[in-house]
Amino acid sequence: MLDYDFDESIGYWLTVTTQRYHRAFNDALVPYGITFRQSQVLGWLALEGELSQAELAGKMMIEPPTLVRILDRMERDGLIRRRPCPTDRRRKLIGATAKSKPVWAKIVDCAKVIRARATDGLTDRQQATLKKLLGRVHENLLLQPPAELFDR
Amino acid sequence: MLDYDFDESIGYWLTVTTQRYHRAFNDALVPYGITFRQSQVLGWLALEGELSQAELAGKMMIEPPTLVRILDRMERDGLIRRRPCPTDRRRKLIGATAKSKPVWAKIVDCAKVIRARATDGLTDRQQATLKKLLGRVHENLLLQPPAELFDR
DNA sequence: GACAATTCGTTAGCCTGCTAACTATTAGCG
DNA sequence: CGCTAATAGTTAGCAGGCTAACGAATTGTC
Repeated sequence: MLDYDFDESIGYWLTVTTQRYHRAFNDALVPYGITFRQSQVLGWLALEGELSQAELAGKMMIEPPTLVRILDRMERDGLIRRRPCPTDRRRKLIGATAKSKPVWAKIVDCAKVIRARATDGLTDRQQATLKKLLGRVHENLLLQPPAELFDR
Repeated sequence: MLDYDFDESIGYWLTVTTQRYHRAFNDALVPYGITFRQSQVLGWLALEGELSQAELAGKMMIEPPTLVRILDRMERDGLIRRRPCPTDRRRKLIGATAKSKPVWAKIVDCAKVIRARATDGLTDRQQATLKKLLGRVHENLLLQPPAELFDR
């Protein structure tokens, strides 16, 4: 007896759906030499201007060491630059370069296509419901660190 | 002007929610020396008995080279064994070991806890809706390979 | 002012996602 | 029966998720 219908679980569907989304987006971006995650860096910089690495990692909800390597590759490819913060020598400020501007335009094009494919046949209401429910699951999992829970 | 509200997109919420789910699950499994993905291998073997690598990769919806390394680590840790298929020398059959049985019991415990946390405050109907919508997005992205779409 | 705590960014190492390419084997067709 | 196409599993290399640990710098407290 299995005890757990894991292949029908939310975790299973979250995993396979997100992987498929990333693959579709990355495939679409291949001609521009950029990845889904790099496009998100450019998105945040486009939205908010220069950000520190700590701020950017927070907005992308990834750990700082993960962002370091993403930024390393983007700096190598000339899409971003790092500059020291004039007021706090611990910090580095990340800015998009002129070279990244046409790339961002392509990213937006790809994003619109992938989004349209992903949501084909879903009403605006269903899309809003999906985002709301994902947000709820996300919020639930931010609470109650596992150590506290299992130490009961 | 930004042109695209990427931080409100489905892709964004899929990404951050799935990462959070994986982290919570992996955190819960740390004491048992296993990972979320390894637990899924054991789950499929528990559900269907021995499977070939190709079958297992298909069910987990990952590429075969990815599965190779997951299985390598599990074989190293004594949780699975590979044996040649008696009728087809290309194939290897993956079976769970006796050592994995108590581990599976712990995985089920953790899965129940994480699931309960993730869905806290959601009705059964909302959970069904979430899975259905994720399934629709997943199905949409399986259709129409990107190359065909962009070649229009 | 001294010192502890915290923050920032980094490096190392592990896990897991992919593509490309390869070898061994089986299936199918003429 | 011979040959081509397809399948199965592997290796290599890159991208990106994490934790742990570290050094440099700033903040906060006494």
